[in-house]
Amino acid sequence: MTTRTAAERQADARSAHLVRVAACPANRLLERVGEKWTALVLKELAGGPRRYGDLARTLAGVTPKMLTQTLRRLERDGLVARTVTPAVPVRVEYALTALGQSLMPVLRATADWAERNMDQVEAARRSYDAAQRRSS
Amino acid sequence: MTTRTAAERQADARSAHLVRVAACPANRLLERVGEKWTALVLKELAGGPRRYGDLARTLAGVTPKMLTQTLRRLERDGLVARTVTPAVPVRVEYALTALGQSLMPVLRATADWAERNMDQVEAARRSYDAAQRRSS
DNA sequence: CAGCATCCCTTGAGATACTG
DNA sequence: CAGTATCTCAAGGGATGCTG
Repeated sequence: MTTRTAAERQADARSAHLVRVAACPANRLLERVGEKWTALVLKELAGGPRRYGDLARTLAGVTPKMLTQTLRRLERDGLVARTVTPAVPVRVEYALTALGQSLMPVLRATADWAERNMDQVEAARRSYDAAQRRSS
Repeated sequence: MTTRTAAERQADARSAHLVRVAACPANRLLERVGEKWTALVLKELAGGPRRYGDLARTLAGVTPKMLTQTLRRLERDGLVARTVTPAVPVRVEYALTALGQSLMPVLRATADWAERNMDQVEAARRSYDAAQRRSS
């Protein structure tokens, strides 16, 4: 059977594109950095190596689960290095790798834009929402 | 009752920090841009105004729902302008606003880093995953 | 053409409790 | 100290069908 319905061809075009989207480097990076705690953790580590409990205290709203998950993903990506010092009690330090450090200027540029412009974005949101309410 | 348990104080510290996280401009920006289709749509619009159906065809994997949702959010943020030309059939164009255009260099820098370094990230992932399998 | 409405499933993420 | 394990809930995101 080489005949295929239009629906099948369309579905294939979709998933083929989804594969390309997933393969797009910029997208994959943005999805990772866009995760809730990733940017915060990177920002903390930019100041130098930090211990797990130290990070947990600084990012007061993070649960152990999310902190570990975030650090593990960054470690898996090669952006963060995890160092265990066998002692009692155990000492675990997290630090940016060279690759991780090379990312920081990009993050800084993003943060700079945000600080300069997010108030405009906020204003736009308020005006948009107000217009929505009027027309409902 | 002014006495409060440790758990209550901790919960308060958490939510207080969550408010601050949500208020952090850089985080809010990254969460928006990290959404699945946002960066793709911005990239398309960087080349000039585009029609809805045009975008839908170019981003072959997107459903109408997600495309509309993405465009609406960008419009609400003041990054994209929506222009309806009343005709038959209707013609709707989306274009970057000045604010949206000012964001593009930042996105470009991010994309550049990604293109130069995501293969290293990929390699790190493979080696991390291989190490995991060995120890399981 | 440019969507909206509905259903459904997966994932993200928080709370809570326990451990080497 | 530095996690792991389990549960739960809401949100994100996709499929499908309908409409001004």
